Amino acid sequence: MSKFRETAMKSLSGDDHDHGSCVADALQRAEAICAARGVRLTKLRRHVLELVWESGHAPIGAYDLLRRLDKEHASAVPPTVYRALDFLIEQGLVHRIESLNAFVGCASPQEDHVGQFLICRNCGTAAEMNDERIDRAINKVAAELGFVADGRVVEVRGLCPSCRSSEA
Amino acid sequence: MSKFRETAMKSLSGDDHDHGSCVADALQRAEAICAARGVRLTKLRRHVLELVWESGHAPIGAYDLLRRLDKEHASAVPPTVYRALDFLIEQGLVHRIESLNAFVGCASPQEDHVGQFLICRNCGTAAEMNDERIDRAINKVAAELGFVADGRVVEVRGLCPSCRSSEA
DNA sequence: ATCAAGATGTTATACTATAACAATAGATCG
DNA sequence: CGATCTATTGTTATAGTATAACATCTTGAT
Repeated sequence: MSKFRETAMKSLSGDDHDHGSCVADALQRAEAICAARGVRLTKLRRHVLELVWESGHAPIGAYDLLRRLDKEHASAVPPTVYRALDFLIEQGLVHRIESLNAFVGCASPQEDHVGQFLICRNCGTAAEMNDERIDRAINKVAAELGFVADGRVVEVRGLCPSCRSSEA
Repeated sequence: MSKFRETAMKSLSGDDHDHGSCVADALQRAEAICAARGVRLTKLRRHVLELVWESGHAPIGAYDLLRRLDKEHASAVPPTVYRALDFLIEQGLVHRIESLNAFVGCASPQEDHVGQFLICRNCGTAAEMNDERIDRAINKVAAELGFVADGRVVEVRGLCPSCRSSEA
């Protein structure tokens, strides 16, 4: 099974993973990626990234981040968090969920991809699919219509496996 | 060729269609649909729908609608237009484009579907694809992950045929 | 005519995002 | 080292999007 799928399943499968190490891993990967690219993961940016991940796998809004941020960062205001998010998104470390106006840590920041998300309407978890079959289907239809696609937003709402079984 | 595809191509192909009759058709279909369902397409709702369609095939924001609305409707305020939009979306006459916070007339309100859009970043046109292949691909991947999908947001950004040729 | 439900009016406010300019910190080069 | 240039952060103000809550009016059913 691909790495994407593993991660997606992990984040969809409820609380059976060690989220602490999940956050730590994400931060460590981010450090490595930024170092390799020669861009600066400053304390502020790192902090915002950490808060995004600490939200679990549920997307979190900019103003929620702001409220959490200024516990340790008195001068934080909207531009503070939006600028950090802009950087993190540019570097592929965070995705924006358009249908929620919220942000979530990227499960596989090494790989160039657009996000495709399954979003549970019960627990709020957003899992990345990033499946090539979806991408191919979209590209094919777009091409048939003479459309040259660049960006894509794929956000599917529904019930994740664990919420489905606990509801049933 | 399917109706969806025809419409998508039409709206992607620039100004070579009679948009006046396009708007008139949409309003007439809306009247028929609402009558058949026993819901009320009031003057206000009809007016908002008309304004949505008059934007061409480019999504238009709620506050732009508001500005146009209150030329003939002095008491219009945000709830006025949002409530009309809520109704129109419920009836499948209008789609919301999540990545733009904007609204566009539905090309085929008879058929139950979720919107899949191609959005030109040059001319702003949003064309509905509503292709089953994309839907199937999404459902398949979701099902593999144990996810039960209901809502879907598929919004593809890029260059439409006419903008592509005029840029080239 | 009365009543209930739906639609609209009205006021206020919450939430999301960016513009514009000032100050500071880090890197680079002499 | 110190000057200088650029990236980052600070700061203030404001733009843009959306909804809550309650009042009033319209419509259709009985």
